Amino acid sequence: MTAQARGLHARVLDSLGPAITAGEYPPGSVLRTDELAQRFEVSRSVMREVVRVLESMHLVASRRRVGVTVLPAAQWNVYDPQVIRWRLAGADRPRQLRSLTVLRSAVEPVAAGLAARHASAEQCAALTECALGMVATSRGRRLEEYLVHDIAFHRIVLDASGNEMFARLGDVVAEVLAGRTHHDVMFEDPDPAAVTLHVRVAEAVREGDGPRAEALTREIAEGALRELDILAPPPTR
Amino acid sequence: MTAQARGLHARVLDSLGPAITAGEYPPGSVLRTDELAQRFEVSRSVMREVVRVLESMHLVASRRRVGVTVLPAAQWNVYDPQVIRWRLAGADRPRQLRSLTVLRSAVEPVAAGLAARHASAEQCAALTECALGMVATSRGRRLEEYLVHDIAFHRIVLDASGNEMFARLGDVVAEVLAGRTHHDVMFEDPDPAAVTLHVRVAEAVREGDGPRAEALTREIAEGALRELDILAPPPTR
DNA sequence: GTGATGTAAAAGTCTGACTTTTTGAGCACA
DNA sequence: TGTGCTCAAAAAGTCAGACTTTTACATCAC
Repeated sequence: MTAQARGLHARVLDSLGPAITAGEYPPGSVLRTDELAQRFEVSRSVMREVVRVLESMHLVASRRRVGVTVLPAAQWNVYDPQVIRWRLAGADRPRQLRSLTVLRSAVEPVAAGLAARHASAEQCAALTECALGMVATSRGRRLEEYLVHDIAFHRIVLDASGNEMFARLGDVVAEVLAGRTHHDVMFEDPDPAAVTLHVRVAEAVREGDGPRAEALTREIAEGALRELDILAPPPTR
Repeated sequence: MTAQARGLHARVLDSLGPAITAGEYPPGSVLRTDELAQRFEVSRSVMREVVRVLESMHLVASRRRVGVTVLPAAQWNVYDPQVIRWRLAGADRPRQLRSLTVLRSAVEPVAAGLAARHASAEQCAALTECALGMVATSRGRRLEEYLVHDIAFHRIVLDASGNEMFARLGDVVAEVLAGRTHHDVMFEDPDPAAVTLHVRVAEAVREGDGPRAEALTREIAEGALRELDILAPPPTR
């Protein structure tokens, strides 16, 4: 799935980045560019470019005479898709998945409400098609096919909201949904109630009923949160 | 406000980045690293690092034998604080401000609801203090002082939500609020209704009443959106 | 103890040579 | 005419080494 030969830069980045987000280098750790270059067997130029990118993600800070300091997680650009991917691949995947699901629960209802007002005819049609696709694949262990429709559905809603900040969360939602299907226990067919809700959201959007689309999407989100509470430890407190 | 002597890399980045987000190089434009290096009078190494960072923001894509291609805005990492700053400083500031305000209207109510459940005693106290500070400075053209309290208030709510994705939006909210006070017409004292709502949100959080905190924050957000509708052209359609 | 001074460590910058990938032109062949 | 192959050039990618600049820290004088 993930390409292998995208150049040295990308390979080193994909090795060092996850190591940092996984906490292998605790905040405050100091690295040296030269040492890293040796460790990864690349030239200083390549390593400098990698450090610059990590710096732009606020994963590290580079200071003269000190070195490259790992920053505390509170400063990381947690909205950077690459950072999200690295963290989802790492150990605190469950916590990450929960954070993102909570974010979804805030954003998607509002996005659906806006979509009801802004969606084009094509988008409405596509949405309905996705919902029907979900219904069709919701039984009989066709999880992969269901997932495709589910992702497409939520992407369309976010796009149709007309808000670019919402639209850009499409990838995040895709990651969360895929994560749920692939990694977490998902032996059962999808919850029939959720499927129905998706159909009704598509309806509401088609009819331009913003408040209803919003309320229904809120129900979907709450369902996802409940599901997460069952599978993963809630806030662990 | 903005530092000047942070090294060549940062200076070139702060010159090229805004130029791209401002649309000076339309999507599909092809730049060459060497040419850019000449134009900005820096070495290729520096320019390469700049390009790598722009690439990590998905503002450009670099391909062999082709050059550095400017990507369409739909692919930009619009959650990157630096990109947000560049865009807010540019021409489509109004649109940007609207997108971010809509995002706030989705996120902050949910964050407030969570804060009511998770806020520590210290956070509750700080929140109340901010609200009182807002009351105290809400009359008599003390906009700057008011702004400080307003920003602190929203930051605390987002932090207290216990969700890192929400917490990281503190800077965005600060930018939006500051933008409203500084750039947009804001001759009047703050809306008294908004001030009262902040006080009541602080109360609700202190009392652990999530639903009320959420509802009240939703009112604040709706007020902000209304205000924006008056000052700036709505969705221009 | 306080403050000036010097030193060395690390990032920052520049240069030039070389490698690798990729595009598109030119050409052969059907 | 069109299809596919070869090849050369263009641009990014990589490397190595020298030099500059900043700055933390130790040392020394007072």
